Amino acid sequence: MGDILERAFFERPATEVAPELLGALIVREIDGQRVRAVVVETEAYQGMEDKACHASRGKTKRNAVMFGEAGHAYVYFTYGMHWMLNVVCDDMDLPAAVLIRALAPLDGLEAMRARRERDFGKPGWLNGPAKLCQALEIDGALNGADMCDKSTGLWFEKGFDLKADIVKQSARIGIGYATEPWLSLPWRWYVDSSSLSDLIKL
DNA sequence: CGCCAGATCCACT
DNA sequence: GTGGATCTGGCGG
Repeated sequence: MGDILERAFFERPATEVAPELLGALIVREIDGQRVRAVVVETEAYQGMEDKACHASRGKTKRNAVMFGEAGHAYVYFTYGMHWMLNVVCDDMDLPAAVLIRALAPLDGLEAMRARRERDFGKPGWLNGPAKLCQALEIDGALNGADMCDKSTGLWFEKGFDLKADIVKQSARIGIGYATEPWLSLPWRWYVDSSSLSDLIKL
């Protein structure tokens, strides 16, 4: 616990990184305050052949970061109002990323109150890729930021070792535009909500 | 509860 | 011009 996740951790396919990121900590510095939360839901987007992946139609201005070095943040804007946080995986020029879909609050939470006044501290207030970005003040300014460098104010640390039986899998959410088999691949990993209270006590 | 529409805008076609 | 790796509140059961 506490050691930063180094670049080598991310230099693998997103389908390997995504499940291992569960239980890790995401750390964010906002106004000199340090916020920590536990990653509890991820999705893998792997390669140009993955029809759900933004990179499937080639490199563009929007998805360019995914074609770069692993360990950097791919932050994109969607639905006219929401930011999403991914961490780039795999080799250079092989687009892959893990979408961070939900967190369990750990400490330093007050720094997030003003940004999520609507539901701060209520159950599930960090479950949702756009909600957690809002809470952690993550937006386009962080697109491309190196998450293996603490000076960016955003990185991952080793966290909890999860027992395999509390990790579940499903198809990815919100990718109705994709085609089979990508549409149904079980590339979403999450900690079952009924196991969350056990996790935080660890 | 579950279902659904509206919000809102940038990059891509 | 189109549509999204979403969230929210309103409405009906």
